[in-house]
Amino acid sequence: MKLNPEQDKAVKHFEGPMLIFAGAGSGKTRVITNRIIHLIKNKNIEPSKIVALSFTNKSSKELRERVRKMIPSKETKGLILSTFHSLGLNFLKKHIELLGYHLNFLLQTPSDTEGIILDLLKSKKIDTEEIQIPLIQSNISKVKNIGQEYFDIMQSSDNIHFLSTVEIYEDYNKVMKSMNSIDFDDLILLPIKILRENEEVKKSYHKKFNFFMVDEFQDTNKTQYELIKLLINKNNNLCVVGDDDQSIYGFRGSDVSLILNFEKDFKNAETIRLLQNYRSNDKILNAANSVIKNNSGRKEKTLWTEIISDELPKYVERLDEKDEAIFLADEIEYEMKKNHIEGSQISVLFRTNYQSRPIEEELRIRGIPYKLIGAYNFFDRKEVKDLIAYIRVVANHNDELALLRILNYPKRGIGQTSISKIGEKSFEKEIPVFQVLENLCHEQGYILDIKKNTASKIYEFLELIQKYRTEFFGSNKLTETLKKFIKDIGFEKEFSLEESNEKVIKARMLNLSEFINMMYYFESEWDEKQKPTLFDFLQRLSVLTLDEEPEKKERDERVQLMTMHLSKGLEFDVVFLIGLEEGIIPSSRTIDESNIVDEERRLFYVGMTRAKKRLVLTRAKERRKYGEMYSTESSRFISEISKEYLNDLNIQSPDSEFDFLKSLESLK
DNA sequence: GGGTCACCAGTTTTT
DNA sequence: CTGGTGACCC
Repeated sequence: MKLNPEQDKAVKHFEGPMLIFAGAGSGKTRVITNRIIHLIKNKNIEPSKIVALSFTNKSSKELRERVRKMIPSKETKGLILSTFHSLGLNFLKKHIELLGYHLNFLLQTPSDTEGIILDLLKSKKIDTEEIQIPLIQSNISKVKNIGQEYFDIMQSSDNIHFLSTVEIYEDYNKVMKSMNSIDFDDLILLPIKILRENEEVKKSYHKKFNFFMVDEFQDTNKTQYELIKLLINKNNNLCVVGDDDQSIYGFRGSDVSLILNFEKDFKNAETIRLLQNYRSNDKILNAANSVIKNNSGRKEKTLWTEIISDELPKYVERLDEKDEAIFLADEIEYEMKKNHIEGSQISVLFRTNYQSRPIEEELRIRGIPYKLIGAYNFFDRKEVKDLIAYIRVVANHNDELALLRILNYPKRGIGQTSISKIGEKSFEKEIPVFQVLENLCHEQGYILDIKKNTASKIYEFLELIQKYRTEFFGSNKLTETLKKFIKDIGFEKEFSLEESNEKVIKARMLNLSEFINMMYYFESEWDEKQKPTLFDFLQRLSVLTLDEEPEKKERDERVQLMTMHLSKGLEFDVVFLIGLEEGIIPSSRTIDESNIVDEERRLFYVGMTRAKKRLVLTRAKERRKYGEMYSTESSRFISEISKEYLNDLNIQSPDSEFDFLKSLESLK
């Protein structure tokens, strides 16, 4: 397909700043990929001088695939296509020592840092009863992403979460550093610090990179923007692409004003607007337009399309979430069998992750293959967390969170009393816990009145860790070592002690072997001569999700299940938006603040505009919550869709009945 | 030291 | 309905 004049202009734009306002489905990704290829092929720019950034793993992967399809990979060697966070990670792998961290730093996920925060709160004598750790974490994250400004707001508030955050903020960073650990926000923040403080490093990057592109710019936050501004050289070759109507990460500090003010920041910026939609048919697009126009403070624009259809998006209400799932599965089967739509071209989008469960169940019953795209569910499995904790301790004796997690798992007779004694000793003498354990075993006169039996168990534990430390770092085969490690730890034995159901034991073991596969894939990506270490693996683990599967199937029969957030940037022939109820979308937490409801509306808009040919909206009239049934109300966004663009199958009118009969006819 | 059981609080969205 | 926590007993 040929580029339209505006797209062409964007692709050919060479040097200097550029802002591309790109509506949903306006060929944004095409422009970016074409521009990259144009730079390489026509302008003879070294691929390694080009950096294209996006916000989620999902969209950067998408970009990578699109580029791969258009140009042989040897011609893009060195091209950087990544998320902000993995760019930060790679940067820190080279320079973090400048800040006094060791090069083998560890990246801690929020669930890892919970324990640290809890300890700090306790040590400050803060009553942890009414404190929600995730709120503290999100406050810390906001300080890191927004800066002093936010710190001041918290300081002058009487909100208990704010005050506690202020109280522990400094110590939190200290503790993290003493563990040689960083969190997600540090992936952006620390590189900024290094670039600001080290002119030499900054210069080297100005030489190294010359062209930057930022996809989904509306989701960028201040810190990320700051990082970009430090990285670009005086040529200001920065091209940003975004759409204010698709800004859906406000809760993470993303800042729409960045895109709205870009032209002020870069006075000579060229601005291009892409308003023709190439994805959806007119009915879907008009329905979406009629919703988004209810938002205040947006840049007025109306997308248009040349694709005409006579089929309206339809809206279906079902009894409960189970019934909704049944309807969905019926429709999906119909699409696949009768319309011959490939599974991967069908997607089910929901507001919150827990909504996927009934759908998964129903699809599994019918044997419809699906792929659940979501970040954490796999890593949240207890056995996977435990295994990772083992790996962490092997990699780093001083990862105390991990150490405490596994010290008595599988149960080896090191009980709470002993653990407390060890903890006290460590605190009192200011020696790491691991050291205390070692002393306990090797040195005489260092007995904390711990029973001989316990001490010998501790010794066995240390032996195990030591053995695998040698194995992992001594050999070149991470995966092989991991398999042995799992056996030696004795997971299977422990599982059968905990659980009599054979199937559950199998399932847990299967999760572990899934983890083994993951490590195998990871390992096989590396060159023969430069094998990855355990540290490389751990660092990657925290940034990546499980959907890194190297084998690319030619055809993917799996229906795609994901949150509306993750669907951004993607497109499907058929899209189902489910659970369209007040309290879900817009989420009950946001319902009274209009600016946040606007964000929910954008989210809904993003969901709608994923559809190419068919859009189906559903809702359950009753829904189970905490095990009890509640009746629901239809989402306000449904009623915002202008009537002429919605086939509401729940209104009993002669017309819709006729449609219904007609559709029965066509089935026969 | 470890197992059992009653009680309770919790589901936004991502790196 | 879940998963996590803490009291209580062997």
